[in-house]
Amino acid sequence: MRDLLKNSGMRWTKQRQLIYDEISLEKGHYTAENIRNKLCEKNINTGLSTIYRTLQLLEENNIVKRVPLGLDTTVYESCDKKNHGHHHMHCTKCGKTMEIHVDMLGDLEKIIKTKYKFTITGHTVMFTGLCDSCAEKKQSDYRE
Amino acid sequence: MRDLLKNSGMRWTKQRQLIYDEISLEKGHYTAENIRNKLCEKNINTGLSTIYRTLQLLEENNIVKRVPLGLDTTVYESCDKKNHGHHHMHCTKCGKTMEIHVDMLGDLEKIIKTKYKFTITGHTVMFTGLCDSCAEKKQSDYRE
DNA sequence: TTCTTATTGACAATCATTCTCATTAAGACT
DNA sequence: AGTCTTAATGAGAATGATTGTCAATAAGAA
Repeated sequence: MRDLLKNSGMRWTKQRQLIYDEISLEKGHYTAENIRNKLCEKNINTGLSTIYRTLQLLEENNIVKRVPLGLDTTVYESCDKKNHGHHHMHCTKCGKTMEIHVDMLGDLEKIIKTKYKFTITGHTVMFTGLCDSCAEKKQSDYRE
Repeated sequence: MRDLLKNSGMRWTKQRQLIYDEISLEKGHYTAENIRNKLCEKNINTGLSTIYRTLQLLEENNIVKRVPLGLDTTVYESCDKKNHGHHHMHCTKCGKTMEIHVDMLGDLEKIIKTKYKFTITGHTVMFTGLCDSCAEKKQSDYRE
């Protein structure tokens, strides 16, 4: 990555390193704000613009993936090799985002290509609903 | 619908009728702006707030479905009976949205329920890329 | 160390959507 | 049809996520 930037006349800065670390070291789904806060906790004040710009840069280089969670949230996750071809569940109560490690889109993609002649460059598969623990809570909250 | 509203002390207004018509009569994918413009062409000035409010109302009553198209667009489509369980392709060049009438999510949903104990209330399946004609154009534009 | 210029960060700008609130008009009752 | 209550409307302000601007900063080549 560092070299890739250099070759395009770009610079590998402290901020880029930090944002990269934040996403890669501990895997998860982060919003731009999330990352800002995590850096803030380490007493590193970083402008939101920088975070968005860096995330864009990392996305263009397939280091991170932007994941729009349906209606209003957008998170970013690292493009780990082992982390490939999964989908997402988003709990509308606690806001947690979980991964579905079952890939059943191969066949669907083939159909899209042949039947509709559509050139796929990206996809979003997202289930909204209630996670295990929220579903339980909801049950007991029922008549409150 | 009209009766449903009445029973909850709500009113079936000219605007609600018009917006409902706009979405139901000619099936397609409309943004809030789209609908406003269509009404404007018919010399009916309608506030955007009203459109958003009405779309929300219609969504709550399963008359229309809100479809977030990944990164930045949101469209609405009618919940026709025959129009059930399809997914979307969104061309990033011309902005057209098309439907995929192949449902292969049944199995995936079963797995989600049993393996992850997640209660599904909604889903978004969306492919971005290039539609047939844009892919052709792109080819010829290649060295311009 | 110096120097060029890519990058940063504070803040303004944008854009879709939601909120506010004075005005309008459903529709129930006469 | 006319009155009356109050839900709904529309203009414009407010919000919140993201992007743009630009003077100040700091990579990294020489």
